[in-house]
Amino acid sequence: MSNKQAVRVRFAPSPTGDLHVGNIRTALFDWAYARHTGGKLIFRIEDTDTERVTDQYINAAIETLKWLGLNWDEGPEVGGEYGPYLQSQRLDIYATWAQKFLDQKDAYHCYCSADELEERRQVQMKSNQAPGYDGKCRDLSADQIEKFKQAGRKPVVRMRMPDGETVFTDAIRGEVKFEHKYVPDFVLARADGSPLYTLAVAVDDVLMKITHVLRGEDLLSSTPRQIRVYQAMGVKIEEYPIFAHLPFVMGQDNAKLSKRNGEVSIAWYREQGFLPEAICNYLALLGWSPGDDKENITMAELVELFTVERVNSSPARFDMKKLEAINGDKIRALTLDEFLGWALPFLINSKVISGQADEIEVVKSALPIIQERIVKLAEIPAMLSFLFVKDFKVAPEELSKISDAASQNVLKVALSKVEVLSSWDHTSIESSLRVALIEELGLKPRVAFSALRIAVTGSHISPPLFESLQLLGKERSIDRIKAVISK
RNA sequence: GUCCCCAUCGUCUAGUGGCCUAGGACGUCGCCCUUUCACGGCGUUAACACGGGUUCAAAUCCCGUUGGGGACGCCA
Repeated sequence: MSNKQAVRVRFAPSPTGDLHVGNIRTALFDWAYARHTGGKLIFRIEDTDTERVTDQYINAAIETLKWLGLNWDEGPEVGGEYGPYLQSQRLDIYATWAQKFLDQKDAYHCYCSADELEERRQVQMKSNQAPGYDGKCRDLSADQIEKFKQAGRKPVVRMRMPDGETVFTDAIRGEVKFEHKYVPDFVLARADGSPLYTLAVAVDDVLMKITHVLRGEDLLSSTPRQIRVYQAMGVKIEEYPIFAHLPFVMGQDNAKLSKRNGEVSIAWYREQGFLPEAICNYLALLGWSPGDDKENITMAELVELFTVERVNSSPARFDMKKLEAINGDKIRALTLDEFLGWALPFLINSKVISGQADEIEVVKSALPIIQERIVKLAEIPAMLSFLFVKDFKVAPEELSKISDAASQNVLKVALSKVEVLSSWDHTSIESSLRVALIEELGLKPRVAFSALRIAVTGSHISPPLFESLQLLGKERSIDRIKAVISK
């Protein structure tokens, strides 16, 4: 890209809800581009819609970004020389510019009421015209203005779109052209003086010296309006930021990603036990690719490889299965201590353990045998609970699988062998049991060990049997086997 | 409706005119490993939306069609 000055990219969400997958993909690309170029990431909160934005959502957004490891150089919590970074704290700035635009006649007061506008839109739609402001208040006479004022009307500030067209080069899509007859005059500020996105976004991008605007493609058609504000501000064309409109992330059925066709809230992914690096890795692959066949990449590799040139222009479908596959890979790559750190909160929150030191030791020794068996951290509690439950009981449907004579016999033989074992480690247990059940009784391993598995873990699906027995300890293992042997 | 954007296996993608009888990954299916479940290994499956050009040569460039998406707010 052409700017010689230091790159300044911004991520500017409007926190009207929890950050969703699409927001995060944008944030990730913003971050990766800033880091790749050695530039700055500016995090700005677009909270001009006071009806919908809440502090709770703002805090959640900050927290989510931090959790994902997408750090910013300027913005909430870290400050910066172009702040404040909450638009709600910059109201006077927008008011000043709105007034300037009015003075320059780039903008004008519009006295149309919301109801009137809606009515006219309906008429336009019915006659197959594009709905949009018709320019009624563009050139009001002093008399007309006076009448509106006397009627008690409060005007909004509306930007005048001159005749002509806006052409700009999108870094992902190439040259894009909008004829102004399709871009109606738009509102900059409400009657109470509060700014709208159209004003605030452009003013802030200029004032914060943003060089690159990477955002969702839904904002593509609002770009001419943004450029119109730059012009009114007197910004030179070579100083406009470079726009790059990222393709959508869609749900399974080709509709926008929503709760129905794949989860959207990042909070949900966190609760399920997706690792931040897995989420980022997967999201990076939606609309971008490293270029070679390597897909499992670290954040450092992403930073090294990410360029806007490699971003796709076509939308991507979100695929939970692939995210899970990547998450599984990332989990398997964790060191034991890292894995322990991620696993503990899940175990504690699900009340499998309370967090005592002795429990943690058991967890630590058990984690290696489940590490390659899970895809999400939330699966851990169910897999390890058999090591901690106080009143262990085999569920009836599993119990029924080992009530037959053959299973009972296996359990009795196994019990007798295991009771006399002097050393309780998984290799000793295994060799003793193999001799007794496989060699002497001639059973298939699958059959022989299945009954034991159910007896001691409560399920026919479990971590490896002999390691599980070792972790359980001799006493509890024997108790559990005894408990399922019918009298 | 109007404007804008988009179009390679089921999905994410590689591909920037010859290296493409289109490569990888996830998924699917099969086999191997195996005490269950996994992991791992091997193999399988399946795509350039359609029609015209341009060119010696097109998945790649151009035009059109079709299909999908977005925008058209005192939301962002």
